[in-house]
Amino acid sequence: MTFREFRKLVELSTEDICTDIFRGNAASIKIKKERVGVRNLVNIFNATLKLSLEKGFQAMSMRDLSRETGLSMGALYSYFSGKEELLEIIQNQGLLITYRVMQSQLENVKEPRERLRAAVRSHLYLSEVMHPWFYFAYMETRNFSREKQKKAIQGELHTEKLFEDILEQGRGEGSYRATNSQLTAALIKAMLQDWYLKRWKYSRRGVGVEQYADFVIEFVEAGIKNDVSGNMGGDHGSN
Amino acid sequence: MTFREFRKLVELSTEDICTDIFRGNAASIKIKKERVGVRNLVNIFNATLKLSLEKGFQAMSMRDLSRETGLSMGALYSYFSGKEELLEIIQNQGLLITYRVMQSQLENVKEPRERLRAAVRSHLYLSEVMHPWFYFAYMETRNFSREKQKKAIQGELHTEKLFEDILEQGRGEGSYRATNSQLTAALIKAMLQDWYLKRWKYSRRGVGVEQYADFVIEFVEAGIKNDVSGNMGGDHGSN
DNA sequence: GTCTATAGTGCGATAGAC
DNA sequence: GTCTATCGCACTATAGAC
Repeated sequence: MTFREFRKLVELSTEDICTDIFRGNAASIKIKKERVGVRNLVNIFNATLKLSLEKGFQAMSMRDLSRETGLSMGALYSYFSGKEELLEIIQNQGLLITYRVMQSQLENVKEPRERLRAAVRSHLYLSEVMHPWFYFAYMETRNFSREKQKKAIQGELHTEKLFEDILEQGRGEGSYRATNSQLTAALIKAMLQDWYLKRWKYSRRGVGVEQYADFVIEFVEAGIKNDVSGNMGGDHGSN
Repeated sequence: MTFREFRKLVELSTEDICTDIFRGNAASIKIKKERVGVRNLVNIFNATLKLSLEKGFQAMSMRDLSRETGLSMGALYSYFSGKEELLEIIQNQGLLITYRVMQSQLENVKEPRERLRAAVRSHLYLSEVMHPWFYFAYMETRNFSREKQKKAIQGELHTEKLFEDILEQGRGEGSYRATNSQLTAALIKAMLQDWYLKRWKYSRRGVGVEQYADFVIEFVEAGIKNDVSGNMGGDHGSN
């Protein structure tokens, strides 16, 4: 799948996401009209992610946010009860979308090697579409409360387990050689994370997300493929 | 080389580091007696790194630091001119030590495959010995001033270039297959960074730094080794 | 629904006593 | 060399006008 196809398929504009958030948090949001509410939420989240990307969520003051959105302090406080809640909404939404997208992208891909490729590609594409959310989730976790940290860690381990299971399955079928699947999954995850943590580097070098995905897949497969036992009729290494 | 040997060889106790810092910053430090100065610097840097690890440098207040060190606000300000300078000292010392150690560990290892193994191992061991410094440098870069960010980026690219050169050399000698060395170097760096960014994960799983190093080396070598052209008498894959 | 004004808190930094 | 006391500022959050 190309990045363009993915982008079109998942439909994750900030507006879509904020409509979700508006409906999901109707209890705590004081504004009732969806039109107005969603418009301002888009504004607020864009500004929050932009400022957090630049200087960190901690360092971003409500005054900064007020200036960036064009909304007054008072107006902001009618959309969330304080910085803490704003943080929570962003984390929850990011985790939710990641679960949803990864599951929908993988539910019809069972063959281990294809599944590994699809998982790598989907995760990279998703982190590209939602770059600010992913970067935010990674860099701000340390500032979360104990319980929110736990949630973030569970999210991380969930994704890692997904890769570990694929590797185990592939080993069972003889596609991959015997190795430590958990450690391999951790290394794969590190490579996926590097894409959204160091985007400045890849951007500067003119490396796009598809090229990066192709390269990671090739590198990982070369590292774990089983070239001792025979490969019965497989189109090894093609894509 | 084992981690124990490395640790003994490099001699990087906080006291050694702080003696370096005390002498290097004699101009701005108001305290003149080395005994007192170094003792308090050890205290200050341990506390700063501890608090930064827990909640981030930004979020750490001078009052937190005063409480943790047992020194008064006034006393702290006679060791550095403000938070900004404290930040700068930590960054500079980290970069300096990394350059020194990597160079001394690699200067006598010329054969590409051995050199790659030594580079991976040294970097992981160093990040283990100086974990708080590495974690700090990574997580706080975004809060640096423009010029300090530039310095941090140069440090990152310098290390990456070191790996890229080894890979190119190994390819020239026919040990490694033709591939994109710059991208491969970036992936290796991502794996090295994961060790100090996610230590909680590896620690929880009982994975030590030597095991991680062995695994990364094995994984990388499997991913790039040349198994098409012949390997003239090499003891391929041994260590 | 959005604004302005302000209360109350905690910050970085310094002056001057000891 | 270290302490206590304090200044001026920026912050989060809220109250009440429009």
